[in-house]
Amino acid sequence: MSILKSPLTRKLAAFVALSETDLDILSRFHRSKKTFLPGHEMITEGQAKQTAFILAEGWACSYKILADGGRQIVDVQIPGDFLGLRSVLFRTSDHSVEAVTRLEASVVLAADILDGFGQSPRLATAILWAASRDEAMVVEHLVNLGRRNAEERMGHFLLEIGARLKLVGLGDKLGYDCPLTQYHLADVLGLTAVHVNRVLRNLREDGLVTFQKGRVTFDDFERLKEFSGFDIDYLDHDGPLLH
Amino acid sequence: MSILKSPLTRKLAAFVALSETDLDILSRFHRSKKTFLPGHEMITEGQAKQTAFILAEGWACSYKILADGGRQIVDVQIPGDFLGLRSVLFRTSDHSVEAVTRLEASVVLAADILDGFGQSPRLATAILWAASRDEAMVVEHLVNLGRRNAEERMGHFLLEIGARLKLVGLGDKLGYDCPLTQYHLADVLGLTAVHVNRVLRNLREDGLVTFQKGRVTFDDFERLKEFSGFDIDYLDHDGPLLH
DNA sequence: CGAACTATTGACGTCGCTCAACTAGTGTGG
DNA sequence: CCACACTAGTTGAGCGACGTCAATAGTTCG
Repeated sequence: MSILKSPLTRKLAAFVALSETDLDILSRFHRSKKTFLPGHEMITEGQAKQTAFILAEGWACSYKILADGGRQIVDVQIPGDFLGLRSVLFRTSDHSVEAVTRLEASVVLAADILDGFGQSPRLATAILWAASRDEAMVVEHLVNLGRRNAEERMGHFLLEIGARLKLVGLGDKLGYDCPLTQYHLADVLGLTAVHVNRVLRNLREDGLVTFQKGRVTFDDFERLKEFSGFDIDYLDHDGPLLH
Repeated sequence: MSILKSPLTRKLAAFVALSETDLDILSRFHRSKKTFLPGHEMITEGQAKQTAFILAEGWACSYKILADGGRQIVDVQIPGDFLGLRSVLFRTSDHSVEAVTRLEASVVLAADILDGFGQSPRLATAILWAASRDEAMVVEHLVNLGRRNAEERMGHFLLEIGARLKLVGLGDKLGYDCPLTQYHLADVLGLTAVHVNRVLRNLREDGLVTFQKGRVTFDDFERLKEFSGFDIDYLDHDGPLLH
């Protein structure tokens, strides 16, 4: 895949105009590519000396495990997303990351990123923007869990993933392919898998959205947005520090 | 108050050894002091050109308002905490901030922070550490909402605030003064105020913790920690980038 | 073809919400 | 100085959203 068409480039380019030089520096981030199998734990909570990755293909998720064995997924990562960016920059990883599907990811060295920052402020801007967007998403998930009911949460989550996929050229307003199981959805939304199943049925029967056989189809995009209180602003605010 | 004893200095000094020069730069952050009254909205969601503050005295909270009028508090700020740090660095504020008590805060200019970064990497380290800790707390709140019941959430939250207050020299293992109302607690924990009341009664009657008349008292600190699944690690990991 | 995973559905229990009433403290103005 | 309003806290009765337990299929993969 050409660097021009890589998911990360697409995503960053959507918000900051990148020069040839920027693209060049960006391409140097991709030291080596690694493949992981579904279920593999790529980053472990509390462990130092972590690697960071850029997800090229496939899905992953970040989560924390509780004492009672329960799991809360903090965020889901799709192609173009960083994995463990903060854990490398800040030398601390406060959660684990696991491959959802078979996936390909580029290994990224902290030094390369920091060097890149020095060489291109514009690129640094773009990457900080990505990091800040990730944080805004976590905040939005928090609101989701605290103040929305199961149906609204599900609708909101499916819309968010849809919007993010569209940014990197996967999926559109009609829908997208989604490898998450109902167990994943349960751990994202703070529900049980059984209830997730019922929620999906309700949304389908209400003509809002259908999630079946690994495919999410928006039956009524506008009404679903309205129903879920989904406001795309937190995903596509302007780039940071751009004067 | 001398810079040596300011809450922010205490907090940062607990994790990174700061030199005389660092303290000097730090003191220059405090351009002017402002006073806010309880309930005043200091930072507004979605608004550009925001100021950042360092909280010197009093409490604040960051929150998002939903379409139906509901509110979710994302985090509570105590003396020594930054307010709107991200919104200045990234030029975007994804939530609002409100004064809980009458409070005093120093105005901070983005330029001063960035200059400080250039002058002292050690100080930059300390501040990035603080920002990363804030993010770890938001993740922990997310887990709290998604996977713990009302009693556990309350216990966890009261313990977290206790640990943070101890860092800046307010409160100890026995307890602390807390100006939050049961309505605040409800908006933090994703509950209703009525249920918060019952939860506090349960915790009190179980001999775990008492919250009455603006005072939190740990009746059985160890058992409360065990009960709430509270793990202090996410609050006091090592400083970032310190080689 | 069996094992393991995922999806589906029903019966029933419970945690936390809603509605409502009441108390106590605090401040404000006639 | 009292009347009134307003806020914070407390408690009960009833209900609904979501969880638990259990049974059944369909799918995938070795």
